[in-house]
Amino acid sequence: MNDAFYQLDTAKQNKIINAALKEFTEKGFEHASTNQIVKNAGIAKGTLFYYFNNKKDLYLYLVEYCLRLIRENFFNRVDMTEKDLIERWKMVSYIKMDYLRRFPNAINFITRAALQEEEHLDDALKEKIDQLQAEGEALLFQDIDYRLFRKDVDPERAIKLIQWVFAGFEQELKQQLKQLDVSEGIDYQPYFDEFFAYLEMLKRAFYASKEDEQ
Amino acid sequence: MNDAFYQLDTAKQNKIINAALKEFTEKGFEHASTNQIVKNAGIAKGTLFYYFNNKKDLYLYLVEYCLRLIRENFFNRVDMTEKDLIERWKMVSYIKMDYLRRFPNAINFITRAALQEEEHLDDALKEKIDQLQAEGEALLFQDIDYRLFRKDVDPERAIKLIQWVFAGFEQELKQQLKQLDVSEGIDYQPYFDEFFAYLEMLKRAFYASKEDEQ
DNA sequence: TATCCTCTGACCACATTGGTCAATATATGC
DNA sequence: GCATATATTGACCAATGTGGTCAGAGGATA
Repeated sequence: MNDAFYQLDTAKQNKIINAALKEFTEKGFEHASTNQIVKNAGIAKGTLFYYFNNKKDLYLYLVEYCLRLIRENFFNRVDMTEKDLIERWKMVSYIKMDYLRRFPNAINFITRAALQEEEHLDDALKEKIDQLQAEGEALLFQDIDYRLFRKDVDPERAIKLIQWVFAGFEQELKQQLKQLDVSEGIDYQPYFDEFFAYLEMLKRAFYASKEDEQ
Repeated sequence: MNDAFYQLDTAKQNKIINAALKEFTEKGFEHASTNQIVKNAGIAKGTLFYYFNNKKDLYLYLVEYCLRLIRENFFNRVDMTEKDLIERWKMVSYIKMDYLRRFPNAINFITRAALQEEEHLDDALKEKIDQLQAEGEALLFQDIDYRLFRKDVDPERAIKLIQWVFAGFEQELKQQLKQLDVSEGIDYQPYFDEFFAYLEMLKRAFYASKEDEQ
């Protein structure tokens, strides 16, 4: 893209980026409309093509942008010294929800770009997305202490089950937050506190109790 | 729609219906293309508008069609005498997956029609969709014997957690089946057998054991 | 005043839209 | 076999939308 885009104040940059992310996420590359994007961004048609040479360049820029954003504001915040799987995932969930509130479009955009193999992506970019996905896996599973699980439960199954519970909670939280007006200060804490009760149930079911330790 | 459409052999009817469902589900009413539909259905443009007067009539017919289909091939098959929540849900899951294999488009179509409030639906139809949703809820919760739960677990939380596990399993199953080629005879049983192991874990965690009964 | 960079929106050729309709192909009745 | 009725076609329509261009306006700096 043009250098001029970098010179813009961040607010205007973000307005354009978000308008484009939204349009591409909803309609996909092919059916996304540059007319719609400029309308939502509040700029003239020519301006968009002044910043970005064409539709494809804009799309590719957005991919790179989202990759950076997800790393900086999500992945890099996770503390990998936490060895307890449920505690680690609790933290990841927390950070992820905060990230989703601040940048609601980026993850959905990358997800769509990743799964429906858009031919618009050259292989290099595809590989970068795969790389990101691998990093995400690592956040969840690296340096986990599996000895916390009771000896009589299959940890693989337990983990999968726990994963489904987290996914269910996150989806429900997203749903509920969408209903509220986005008027600034939403406090997740009550939702998470409620969720922690579920996690305690899971710990009781799958973790070795203190008395069992030797 | 025209009487002529009813006179068609079922195969041709289905080809048209499925082409239309797919297009509307992917693009929404506004951006769905009748050109695309007739191409996928293998009929001429004029034929579609001979059967259905216009795009909107086609859409409304599809809504009614799906409502009937879901009732007849999904809801009506559930045996409501099963009082054990997990067993009931196991059965619903089973029927649902079979339904999804046979009619992959109908549920997605109705879901999209229901949530993104399409103004193309008159209020009467919207109400019918809500009605269906309520019937779906009843399948899950009516006549359940909550005494099966352990006295020291909050059944409301346990149910929500179980719901998340079912949702996770169903999504994962759908994902895996999409990968396989659709060459006829897919056997769910192994997947479900694996899943039943998870459900046994849940029963052990949340249901009162036989010894506890009085 | 002249030279830059930023930004605009009317404009372009082209594709696609939902929908029509005269012409044809097919089925039915006699 | 002929006539009537029904089913199906696809070229065609005006209208709208597409990605992209470009002459020029606006504002800042020199």
